[in-house]
Amino acid sequence: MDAFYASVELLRYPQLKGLPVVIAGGSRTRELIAAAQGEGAPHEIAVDAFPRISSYVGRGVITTATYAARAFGVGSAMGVMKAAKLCPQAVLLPVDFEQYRKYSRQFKSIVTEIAPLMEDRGVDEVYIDFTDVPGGQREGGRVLARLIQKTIFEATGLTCSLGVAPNKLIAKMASEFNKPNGISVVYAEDVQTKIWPLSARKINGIGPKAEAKLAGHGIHTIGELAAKERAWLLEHFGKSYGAWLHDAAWGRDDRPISTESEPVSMSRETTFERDLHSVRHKAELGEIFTELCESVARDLQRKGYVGRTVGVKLRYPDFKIATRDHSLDVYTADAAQIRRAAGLALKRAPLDKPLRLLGVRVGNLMPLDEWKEAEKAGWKANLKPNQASVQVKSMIDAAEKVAEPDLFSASDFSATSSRAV
DNA sequence: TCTGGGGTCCTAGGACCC
DNA sequence: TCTGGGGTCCTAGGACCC
Repeated sequence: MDAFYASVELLRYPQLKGLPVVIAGGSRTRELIAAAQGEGAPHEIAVDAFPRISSYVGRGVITTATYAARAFGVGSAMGVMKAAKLCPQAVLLPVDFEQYRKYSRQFKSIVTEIAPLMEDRGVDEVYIDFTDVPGGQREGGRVLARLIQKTIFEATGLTCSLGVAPNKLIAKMASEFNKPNGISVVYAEDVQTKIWPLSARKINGIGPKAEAKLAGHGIHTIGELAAKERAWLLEHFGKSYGAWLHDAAWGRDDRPISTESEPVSMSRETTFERDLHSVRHKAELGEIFTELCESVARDLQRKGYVGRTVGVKLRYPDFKIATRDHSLDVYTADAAQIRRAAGLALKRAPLDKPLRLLGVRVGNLMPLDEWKEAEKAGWKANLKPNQASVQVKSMIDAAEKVAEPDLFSASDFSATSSRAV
């Protein structure tokens, strides 16, 4: 009757336990560290070959930190510069996505061998349905959780924390009770004693904004949230989110484990080492812009997808974000086509301020083989009524494009026309 | 010394169609 | 001439998560 779920979190770099070590993300971080240390040393072993965090210069953020570093107040998503103030002696390591992907695959294949109904939640988290796994109900799921934990450790040397509960919402919270390398079981009847004292922020789906708004109403814990009338929550947080808040506070969640999912969009973005201006740094921006388009195109091709909505994302020094979309009448994974569409979108974005970040996204994805079928079946002839207007619009846009040259010089896209801007 | 990169989902207004 | 819904698509912004 009860469905059991578990949420697993890997603890990265367990071999560095005891040392204050910080893993920093950001595309430039790796290069900066490489520059500081000379030729690439095997960083998992030669920790001493890496710079102290205090020598860092740049715009990176902390991806994760060992518990020894966390003792200084350093934590995920914190700017590296801020972390350097809190713990200047910490060792700085670059992110290594190759390694993470490798361990992630290993960890997930171990899980699915034991419990096949698994939902992927990123590199280091999964939900697992214990319901139909033989022995999954023993000791409330603790026995199976122990088996998974032990098998992962023996195969990878990685520790993980698991929470077992009647649904995903509670399982996720339970997984944090005993970090690292812990197991906790929470039953439906434990919600009042174990869940209600927690901060509302602990609910997966309540972020900084919702937390602040709740606090404005004097609501800090999940118990205080549960004490609010459902109607009151609907009134103040909207029909959908208000109802969800009320259900979540009472530990109600009937979302099933989702084992399959198709990607919705793919994107690439980069934060510049220094802010760039669309006029003053036109050539540099144009190059980056084209590279981003090429990267997205490669990602799409590698994974076998095409998309028909191309978007750009701009972040300004004040951290405000602007996005502009441009939909095509065909699906594509072609770098040049993406670059042209992105150029059209970019033209409609405010470019009078310096930029901190530039991104390119392709959405409205479709698997490549489906698109090939659609094309064979005469996609263009079968345009739905509203798509005719899209086509007209892109024709107008194309006409405009001829009239005035693209920002960031679209023409420098092809390798053959390398004329100066 | 400010705050990465890659995602998902939701909302809301306007266009357009029936 | 004015009134009126419902439905879908597109775009832009924003919250949130790993």
